[in-house]
Amino acid sequence: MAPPRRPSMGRQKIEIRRIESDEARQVCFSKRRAGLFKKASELSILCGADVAAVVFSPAGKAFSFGHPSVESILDRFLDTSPGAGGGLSSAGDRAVSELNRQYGELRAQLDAEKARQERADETIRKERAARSQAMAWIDADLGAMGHDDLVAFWGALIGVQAAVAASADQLLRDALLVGRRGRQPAQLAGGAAFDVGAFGVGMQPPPGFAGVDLQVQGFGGQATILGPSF
Amino acid sequence: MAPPRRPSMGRQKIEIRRIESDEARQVCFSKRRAGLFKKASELSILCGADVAAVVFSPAGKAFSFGHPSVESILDRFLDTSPGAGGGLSSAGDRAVSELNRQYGELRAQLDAEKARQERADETIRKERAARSQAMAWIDADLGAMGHDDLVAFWGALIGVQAAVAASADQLLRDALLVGRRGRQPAQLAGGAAFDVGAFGVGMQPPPGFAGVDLQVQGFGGQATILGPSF
DNA sequence: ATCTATTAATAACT
DNA sequence: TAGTTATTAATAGAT
Repeated sequence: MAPPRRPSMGRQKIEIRRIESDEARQVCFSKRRAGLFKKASELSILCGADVAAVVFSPAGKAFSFGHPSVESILDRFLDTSPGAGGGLSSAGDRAVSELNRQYGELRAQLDAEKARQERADETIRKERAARSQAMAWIDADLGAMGHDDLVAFWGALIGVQAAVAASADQLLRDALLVGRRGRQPAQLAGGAAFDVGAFGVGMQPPPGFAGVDLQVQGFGGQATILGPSF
Repeated sequence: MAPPRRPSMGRQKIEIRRIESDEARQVCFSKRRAGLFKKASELSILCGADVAAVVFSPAGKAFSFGHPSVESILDRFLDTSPGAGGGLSSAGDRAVSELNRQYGELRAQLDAEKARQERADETIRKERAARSQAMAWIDADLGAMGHDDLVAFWGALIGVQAAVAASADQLLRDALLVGRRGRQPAQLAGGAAFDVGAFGVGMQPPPGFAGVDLQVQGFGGQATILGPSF
């Protein structure tokens, strides 16, 4: 067996020294600049601090972050009140400050959205995990199962199946094109939107059925029933 | 043996919002200020960028980092000589432009998040609806069903499961965005259409039928079985 | 301030 | 440029 190659080496440890490759340096600059601004933003929000960060790319392009505004922080730090340029500086401050405010607001929204998304994903993950567990039950020794057990098992499978019914919808559209000749194994609750008989029809060779068949010592006949009829 | 209590809960996830506790906020400020300056330093070294960061504690105390020096960066950014308007305006323009760019970027991210959220919600909604449907089926007269019918039906369900495995694969993609590592379910097209092993990874051992048996008596019990486990 | 379990950031690759 | 994954780095909570 060939060693299953990792899809990625993942992050590697790097020394903090100038990156020689122009391209790699540019990529790193973009990523870390964003990371720095994010950190600055978090610091200002978490701790109510006023923070400004100014970055010049090697090419000389300026980037900045500031809360409440870059200029206000810098002016405050430099403790410089330019007697001459007050008006202009003030106007720019207001504009930048407003932009920064909107920026912070948006970022907060995004964080909230991501949190919600994570909850939703978790819900889905749990439900799917449960489904997986139910699927694992298939490994149970069916041959040893009594009638009641089969009934119970069957009920569980219905639940499992139903849980994924939604996603099956699309696939089933295709499967159903094949037409129907399968038997109706049982009468379901009246007008069940989910006609198992229909599902069975046109299915490809019952997947995993061979294995199942082997397990069902006493039910070899089932293979015959299920195989050809599908 | 007493349960070996963890020496620490380790890092916990926190929301990015103002820390209420004065003490905790102060501690966080110190740690993150150091972290911010470290990041700024790394950025300047790795990428040869000129970086300055200025932070005012809530108490008004100033901290700063700069490479090659705070003042040089700030002066360059402000590019302001009291009295000359051109440079200032230009610097401000760049800053505003950059802010606008970041703002747009963030908004795009937010939109993407919302779209994904909607898909997730829809997925959950459908799966839950399907489960309700399953609950209804449980009312079917299973007890009256013959053994052969049960087995046949069961086989049909397995087939359905296999059929939806493929779509599960598709749907799992989203969920896996959050998931650390997980195998993807086998493709239906392949040989083993239904890789129970894959689905069952990490699952607990087959639940056995003890519990099921108890539940099956009236058969309304399926709800109990499926409900909590989901 | 120190110590870990965790989360967050990100280097390498696609 | 944008997305993925495997790791390293940062840090929340407890001492």
